[in-house]
Amino acid sequence: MRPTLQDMASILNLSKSTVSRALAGDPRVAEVTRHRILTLAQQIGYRPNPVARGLATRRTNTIGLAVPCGPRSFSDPFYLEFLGAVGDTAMKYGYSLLLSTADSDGAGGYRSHMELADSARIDGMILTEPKVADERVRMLKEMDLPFVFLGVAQDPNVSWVSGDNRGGAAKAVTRLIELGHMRIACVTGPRDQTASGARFEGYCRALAEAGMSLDRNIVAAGDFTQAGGYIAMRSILEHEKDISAVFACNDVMAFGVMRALREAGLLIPNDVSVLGFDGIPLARYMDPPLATVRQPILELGTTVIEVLVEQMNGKSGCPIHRVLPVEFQPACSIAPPERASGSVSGAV
Amino acid sequence: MRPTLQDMASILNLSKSTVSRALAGDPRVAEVTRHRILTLAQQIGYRPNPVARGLATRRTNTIGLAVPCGPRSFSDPFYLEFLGAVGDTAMKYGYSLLLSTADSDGAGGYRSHMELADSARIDGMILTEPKVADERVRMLKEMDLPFVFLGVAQDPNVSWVSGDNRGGAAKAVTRLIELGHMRIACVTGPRDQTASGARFEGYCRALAEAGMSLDRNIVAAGDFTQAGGYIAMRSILEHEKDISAVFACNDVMAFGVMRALREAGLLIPNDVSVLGFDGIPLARYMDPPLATVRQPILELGTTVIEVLVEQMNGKSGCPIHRVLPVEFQPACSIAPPERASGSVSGAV
DNA sequence: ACGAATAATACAACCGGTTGCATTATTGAC
DNA sequence: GTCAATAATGCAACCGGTTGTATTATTCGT
Repeated sequence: MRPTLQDMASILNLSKSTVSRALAGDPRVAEVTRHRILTLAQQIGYRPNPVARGLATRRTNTIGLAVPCGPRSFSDPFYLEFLGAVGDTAMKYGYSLLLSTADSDGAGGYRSHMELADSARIDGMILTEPKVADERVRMLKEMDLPFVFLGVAQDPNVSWVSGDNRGGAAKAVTRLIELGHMRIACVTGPRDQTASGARFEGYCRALAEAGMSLDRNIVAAGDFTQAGGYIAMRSILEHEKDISAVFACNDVMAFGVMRALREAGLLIPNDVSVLGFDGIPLARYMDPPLATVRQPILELGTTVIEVLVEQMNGKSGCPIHRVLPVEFQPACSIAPPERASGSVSGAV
Repeated sequence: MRPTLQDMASILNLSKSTVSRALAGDPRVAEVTRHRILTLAQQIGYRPNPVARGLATRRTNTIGLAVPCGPRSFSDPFYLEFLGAVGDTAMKYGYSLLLSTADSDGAGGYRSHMELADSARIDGMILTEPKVADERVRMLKEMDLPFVFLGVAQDPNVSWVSGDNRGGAAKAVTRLIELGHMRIACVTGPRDQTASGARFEGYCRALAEAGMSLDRNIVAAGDFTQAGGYIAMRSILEHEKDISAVFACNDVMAFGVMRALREAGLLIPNDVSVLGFDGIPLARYMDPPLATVRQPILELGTTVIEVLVEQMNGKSGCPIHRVLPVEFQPACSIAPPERASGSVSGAV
């Protein structure tokens, strides 16, 4: 049986409260007493019971983390990196992570996330993939639980941390344009995610700044999965072969795009350049290595925790927004177009 | 303030215990009373406080999960899939997941894992990547906490769930041999992991059964990361160019191997065939798609939980071992060798 | 109609901590 | 030497549940 405060108190002929205070560093206990207590604690390996402490203090030192992975949803390695960073930083701040994976019921149901939030087991929560009108926001506010989104939340009263989606996309697409690409396709993320919109806007802005017009025929909606990128690319190729580059709004979709292009007999980057977004480590191991926009995944993870901690300790109820810079990461998947316009033989 | 048992009791002029028992389905409370209680609970949205319950029952309905990801270690998408499956199954059984990411101190320290295990916050623990003489086993046994490994643990008294590493590797390598490959290199995992040994043994067995001898010159130790696979492959290529196939002991190392081969100017599969292990979804998106041994990741996840639940409820203190079948997943990264022996021009 | 069996509920201790306040011991001032 | 201030510790309530046992109300047999 693991020793309790009471055990220590009995051994030392003290009261629970004194022992508790000694351990908590309360200046009211005499130095000599504290020393006896600490020595004994060390000796018998006393470790406070976090559950009991949680009940007494109503703080669990635990953070809820909602990650989009589950048997139904394809998993994006991005989130494993993120998870690692969050876990590490949380530990540094003395917090544990309680996980909520995606709902198995799918259907965009957030039941498991909300149950975790409302369970009185966590002090705060980290949410990912904010949606345009995210229903979770209302529910979380009602619960009066501090929370932070990874990704831009629409509601200005919500705290979030995000990479510079718009700016990063714009910069990278501009790079494609500078290389001479005139018709750049885009495979977007799911419409309801704010990140999709922002990256697409970056794409649009780059085109606009170059005086190019947006052509809806070479834009297709993906879903941030490999399979989605593959399908989206195929649908574009079906009726439109006159493109020289593709911007996929995340790396795993870019993998799908590359596969679709290969299957269509197109060479990367000779026939079509491909650009991703996220900068997951695997991007460098593609053939050819995928040019992408590197998000500072580690910093995103640490910042999310820092912001959340601030919110949890914070008297300041004011929301915090952090945009972290992203970086264009060039690689062999992009090159100048081989011909001025269109590269696919057989184009009209 | 969220309502408590006492609140409900006061409203209904009952005692805490009656309300508690009604909610727990104790047959001693009258049906009519139970109905009043359930109605009120529904109405005011009563939800029992898991922390208080945990203190009282000494069961937290939480499972600890140690996943190898963190800022120091490269992350294997395999574990994100696994995480999803585990999370989903855990939820079905009414358990939450408390995460322990890799230690940031590296050095193979398992401090954070052990702290979680010893924290009295979890009812059982899932550990990954068992090592040959895994120090965690001793510590966990001392703590008297049920636990299950993903992967074969050496100690026969420890429960584990694993894919058929040896059999799967043997079968797949045999397939390479049947295709006519005479010199098959192998990039192993870290020596201290049991999975590495088993997969390597499968490789050896396949060679032996075909009457081929093991050549240490074309075996290199990787570390289950892309970079490790890359480096290992390069070191093999340095002094040994007479190979026609490579078996990498997991998929992400295979990605590194493919990169190293490409950089050496070798075509896959024309010059060298590549075989992986794990069957992560990304394997199909490589160029060429990577042949691999598909582990039933979902089933591994669900089985791990099932076994752990059995251990936690279990009167039977006897360990449970489950080997799940794996499946060779052919793909274009393997093909018959173009020449009888060796494919690299310039070989002696 | 009475005692025993049974059904329904209440009481109180407990899980292992934290914390406001009371109590005791020590010290210093005058 | 007395009293107030101060230091050190103890008491007891509390967090929100669970659970063993006591208590009260009802039913039944005879």
